Amino acid sequence: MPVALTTAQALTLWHDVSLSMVKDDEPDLSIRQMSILLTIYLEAPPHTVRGLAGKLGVSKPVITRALDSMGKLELVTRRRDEKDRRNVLIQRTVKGALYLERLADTIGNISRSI
Amino acid sequence: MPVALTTAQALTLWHDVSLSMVKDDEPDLSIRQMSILLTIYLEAPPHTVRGLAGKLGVSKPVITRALDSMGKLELVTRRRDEKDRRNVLIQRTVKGALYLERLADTIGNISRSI
DNA sequence: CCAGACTGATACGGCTCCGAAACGACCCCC
DNA sequence: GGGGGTCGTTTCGGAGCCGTATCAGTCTGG
Repeated sequence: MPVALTTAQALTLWHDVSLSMVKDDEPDLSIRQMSILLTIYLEAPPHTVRGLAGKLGVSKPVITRALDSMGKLELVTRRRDEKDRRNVLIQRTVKGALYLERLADTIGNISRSI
Repeated sequence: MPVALTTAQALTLWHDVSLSMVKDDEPDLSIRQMSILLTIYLEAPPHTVRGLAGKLGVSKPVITRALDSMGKLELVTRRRDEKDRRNVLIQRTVKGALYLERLADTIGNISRSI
């Protein structure tokens, strides 16, 4: 189902959503953190550090550090892969799901008002 | 003209656009910087430091610093207000307009493919 | 003409993030 | 069972941003 945003609509949407993210008192996630979080919740598991690094085109430490900070916020969790203990599996959390649900609501509401 | 994104569409759109921003080799703007830039280009001038700080709900130094960094990238310019020399007027640049034009294209293309 | 209000900029200490390199833990297979 | 490769993590110096407090320049009203 195509959405077909015009140039002005696209920028207005991005502006209003960014503004609402800045103005609420949640800790701002960086664009990289947001990309990681959305990838974890939208794409099929399993998710590994290396896989995410490849998908985003960034280095592994970037992923490790982003998981550290988002783990402190309880947006994601890490667990060792028992099949191959070198791997770390990144998992979703209730808080993370709620966070993205609210984000989707924000985007949806703003898109309807444009 | 309502856009009416579903939850999954909203998150997919945000995911794909964020991902494309991470993957291109431009320096990532923070969410605050992006909000400032979009405000300058979407809302009617004049734009002052104090006005932007109020609009975003942040302190004045945040605006000054964001204008410093985006000024280095030539996305915005500053000029003294000759009517009231206490004020600084923030102005658009060609590079800034092109940057946002490409962003709008990205959002538009992705929205059409969802 | 000058005290006080108001502007944007700056100093400071602290926190986060970055990229590159090195690290320990682990698996596989000869 | 041991060497080579693959994990994710850590370390290091450097850079950017934060909030608070303070600054110098400018305006305005008595």
